[in-house]
Amino acid sequence: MTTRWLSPEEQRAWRAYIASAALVEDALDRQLQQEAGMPHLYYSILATLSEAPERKLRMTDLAEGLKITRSRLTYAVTRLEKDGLVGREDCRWDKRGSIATLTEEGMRVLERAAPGHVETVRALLFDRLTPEQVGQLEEIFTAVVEGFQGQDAHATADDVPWRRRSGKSCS
Amino acid sequence: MTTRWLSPEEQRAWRAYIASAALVEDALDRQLQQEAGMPHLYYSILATLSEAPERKLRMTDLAEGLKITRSRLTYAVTRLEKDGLVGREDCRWDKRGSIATLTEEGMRVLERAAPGHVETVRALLFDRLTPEQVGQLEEIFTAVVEGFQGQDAHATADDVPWRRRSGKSCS
DNA sequence: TAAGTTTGTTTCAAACTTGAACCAAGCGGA
DNA sequence: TCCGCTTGGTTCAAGTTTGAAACAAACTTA
Repeated sequence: MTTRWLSPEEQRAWRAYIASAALVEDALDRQLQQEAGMPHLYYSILATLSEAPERKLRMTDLAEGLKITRSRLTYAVTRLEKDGLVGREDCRWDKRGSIATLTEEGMRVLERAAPGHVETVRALLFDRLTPEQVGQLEEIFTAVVEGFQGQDAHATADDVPWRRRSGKSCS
Repeated sequence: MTTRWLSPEEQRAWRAYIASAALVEDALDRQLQQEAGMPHLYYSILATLSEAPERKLRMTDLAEGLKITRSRLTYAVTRLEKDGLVGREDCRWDKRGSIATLTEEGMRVLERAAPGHVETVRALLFDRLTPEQVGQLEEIFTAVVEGFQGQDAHATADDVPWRRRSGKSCS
């Protein structure tokens, strides 16, 4: 079948999106590297743990929540463990399992970094959008994420209780 | 001043966006690695060159267009050069300058990879959006990109003629 | 219950990215 | 013209990511 090339509108949207994605991730990485000595992903690991029950999460759940590979997570957690920000425990029910936990120190680092991070997110994104656009953003990317849930039988958002909380949060 | 935390709506939008960004980039990288033996960025380098006048571009312009650092570009171009997909020329007007050019082979590789890439972009994104949402996407991220143009005095979209073309294109 | 399969995690080497340092080459003014 | 500053590009080491392979524990089923 002949290729369905992108229409001019689609192309403009795609390019704006790709450019933004690069710029935003870069800016976030730089800001967090400055203020917390870690890239965005590592901060997200801390933030995700901080919202989990008992601030603990199994490696696989953490990786799925963050949409990253297990091997990438292993590396990151190893580094964070060296820094004393997370710890590892064995899972009692499943001896294969490994559980990452946020340490007190990790929590402190997270809380110290959070305001600057949120400020940056606002400056880069939300300050430039109308309230309607915030809604549109959510709808668009929720649809995109859902698209992946058919493909591989990963957990759906509803299976992941710690991603449903509301109120103040570090990201 | 006290931190302006994200509202629940903003948080949902932000998380959906971050999750999507990770999923989409990953899927794109995997698809292109499979079909063209290179990650998405490298493909984008070829695509950008293919649209430039004479399929040539100065390193700095290329880096700015793709929103990446010069050093990252240097590394990527070196690899692509080894593969015979791009070449380097000296700039005649400015002896410091280096110009990347797309080789015939590079053009062939690009053309061979483009249909699959576009198909993937559709499958991941556009097939899941309404036409209105495509417009919203463009507006949102155009605003975000513009946000960066104040900060550092980079080229604006209008200064970059090869990003204004329309019609069929490889990304 | 042994064999074979799946699942959870780590490991390893190769590839890629980062940021600072470096080297020219242009540029502006005393 | 000489000096100091900026710009274009590369280099280097340290850090990160990737994907495949390795392991071990759980599950399945004959």
